Amino acid sequence: MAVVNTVPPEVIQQVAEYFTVLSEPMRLRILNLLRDGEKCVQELVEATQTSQANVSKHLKVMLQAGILTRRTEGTSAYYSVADELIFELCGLVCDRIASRIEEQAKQFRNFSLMARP
Amino acid sequence: MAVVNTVPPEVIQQVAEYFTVLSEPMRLRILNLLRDGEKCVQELVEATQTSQANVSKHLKVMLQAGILTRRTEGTSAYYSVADELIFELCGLVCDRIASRIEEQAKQFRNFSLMARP
DNA sequence: ACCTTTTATCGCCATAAAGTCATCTAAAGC
DNA sequence: GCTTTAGATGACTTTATGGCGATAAAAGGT
Repeated sequence: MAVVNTVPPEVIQQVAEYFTVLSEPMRLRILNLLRDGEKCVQELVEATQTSQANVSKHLKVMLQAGILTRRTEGTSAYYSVADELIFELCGLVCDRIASRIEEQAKQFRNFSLMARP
Repeated sequence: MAVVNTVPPEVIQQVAEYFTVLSEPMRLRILNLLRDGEKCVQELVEATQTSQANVSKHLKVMLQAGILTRRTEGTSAYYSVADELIFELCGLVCDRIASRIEEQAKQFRNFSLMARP
């Protein structure tokens, strides 16, 4: 299909919202914790050292974004990752950041202007 | 290399900041315009229908994030994409959103509860 | 029935950021 | 040198959101 240059506003908006979910450190921390399987709210609270209200809020954001799924068992709510794409995205970004830093290091190494011949 | 579960805060922070750049509709629009080569500020202002100050601000954000490069020619400033990864990321997200919507459509089609036998 | 545990939600505050307007800087042309 | 044009920047307003505390709601155990 042809990718036109005038992208509809709703498409732009939805893509932006998807990235917004991944733009908060606390949410990334939670997602990282959920990488090895589902966890309940309390476990996430203990692991993240933030308030329970805060964890619940972030979980709601990700749930509504379709990134997480929710399962209740008794009084507990277990969350797990529904959209594995986020790990791929994070991996790509991490690699890119790493490459940049390595490139930066090279810049300093190659800066031999003041070095003895 | 082993990917540990306790990710350093600075890493989390940097990844979050990268996604933050992509979480604004206006920036995505500008990036989309820059897909087919460099453009000067004035061209972007005309294409986006926003103020020149606003365009300059967003360009600065992306420049400092290492996503754009800047080249001046006379009184004009030409910007172009330095980090092609963003297109890959946007493509992946768009595909995912499209799949979800298709899946949603299927849900409605399969909901024949009220249909005649 | 009551109390505890777990989660969700509300009200509030502080902060961050997008957008606008006005101003400032720098290069080009006269 | 002055004006014009292009772009950057600072002050300001408005909005969105992260975080906290308190509270509500739901399920289990006593």
